[in-house]
Amino acid sequence: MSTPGRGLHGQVLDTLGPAITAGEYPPGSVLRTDELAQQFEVSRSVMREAVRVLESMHLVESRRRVGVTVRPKYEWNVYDPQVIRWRLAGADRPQQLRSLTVLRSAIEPVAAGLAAKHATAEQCAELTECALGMVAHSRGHQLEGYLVHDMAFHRVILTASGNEMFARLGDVVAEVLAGRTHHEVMFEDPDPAAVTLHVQVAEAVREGDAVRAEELTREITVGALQELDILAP
Amino acid sequence: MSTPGRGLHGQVLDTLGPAITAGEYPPGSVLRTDELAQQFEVSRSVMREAVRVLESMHLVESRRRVGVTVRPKYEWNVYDPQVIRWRLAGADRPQQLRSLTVLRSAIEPVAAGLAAKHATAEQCAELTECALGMVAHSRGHQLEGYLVHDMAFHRVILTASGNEMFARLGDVVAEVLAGRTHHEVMFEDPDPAAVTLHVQVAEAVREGDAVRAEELTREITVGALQELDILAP
DNA sequence: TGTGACAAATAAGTCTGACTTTTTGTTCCC
DNA sequence: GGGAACAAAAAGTCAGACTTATTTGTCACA
Repeated sequence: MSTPGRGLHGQVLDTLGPAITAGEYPPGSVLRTDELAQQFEVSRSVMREAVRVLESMHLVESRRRVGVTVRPKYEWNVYDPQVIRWRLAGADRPQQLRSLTVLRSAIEPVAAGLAAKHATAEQCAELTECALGMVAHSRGHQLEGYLVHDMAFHRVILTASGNEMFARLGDVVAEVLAGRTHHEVMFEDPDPAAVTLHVQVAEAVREGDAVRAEELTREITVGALQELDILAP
Repeated sequence: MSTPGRGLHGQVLDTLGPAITAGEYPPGSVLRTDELAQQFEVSRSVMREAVRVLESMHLVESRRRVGVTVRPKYEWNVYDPQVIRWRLAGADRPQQLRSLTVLRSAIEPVAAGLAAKHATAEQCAELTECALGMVAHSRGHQLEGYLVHDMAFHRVILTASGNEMFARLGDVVAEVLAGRTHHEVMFEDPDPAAVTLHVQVAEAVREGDAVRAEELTREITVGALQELDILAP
């Protein structure tokens, strides 16, 4: 997905971005544009463009007479989808997956409540279709098919909420769901209770029952938290 | 705040960014790098760097033989602090303020609950100090002083949650609070009930009462929603 | 000895011009 | 009418020279 190698500067970023987000250059490290250009065997103009992009993500700061210094993690634009992808691909993956799951647990129930009020007839139909697809692929190790419908389901919820900020988290949630299926090796079929909950959420949204949609979605996200052992006893 | 005019390309962005996010160039519009460079009276290299930044925000897409085309709003990186600032400064301000307030209402209660579990003694002290500052400035038209402590309060909550994604919303929430005080002309002193709620949240966090902290914060955010008439009867 | 001004070094920033590459649209021929 | 060759357009790349801000170090003076 996304856009692989859109120009030389993009190829540089594909290497430099993951390296920085993985912590290979500790905060405060100083890079020189000229040296980087030599290392990557590109012209300075290309390297400058790459640095500009990293700068706009608040991964680095460029100052005259000093160089390009790496910023501490807490200043990064951690909502940038590109940064999220880089971190999910590197050593940060577990922590990233946990913080994103917590984020999900805060957002999705509210989004579902709003979706119950604002979803169009078409969106309701889509939702039902996704839920049925999940049911159909819930047994017999059809994990990939299940995942596709699961991602689509949550994307529709977020979009149907009518809130642009929620809607833009669709990719992030999809990434988290995919990560769970692919990385946390899943041999078993999905939890039947979770499948049922999705069907019920679709129902609640269709009926415009915001409170129930929110509550049911909260149960789904609590399940996601439990899977990662994020929970206070 | 932020970094005003960090180089020529930054000055270009200060004009071009707001123009695009304000919708002055409708989605699908095609810009030519050379023309832009002439308009802004900068070299092509500088304009190219500016375009790269806009591209990394998914505001535009650059393609050979075509030019730089403006993307539809739903593809923008709306969590980029820079994009948020641009939109808050333009015609989009009301809608942006509304969607951000809804986002707040989803995030902050959960963050407060986590803060009750994870806040350090120092953070608890900061929180109490902020709450007391709010009380002290709650009467007699000391709106600026009140705002400072209000912003600090919510920033501490988000940071103390221990979740990096929540923490990074501190700037956004501060922006929303400032927007409410400055733009939605406030002549009156803040609602005493809201002030009390902040004090109680500080208490709950100090006592480690996650459920109460979450519930009280929810009341605060519901109040924020009501102010903007975001509510279903 | 400390301090302030001045000078040198350094790395980013800027500009220009030439060249390459990709994509698109047109035209011409079968 | 369809497909292949061709031409044009705009971004992409590179190299080199020059500018400017910032830091650091030095030296003289109080």
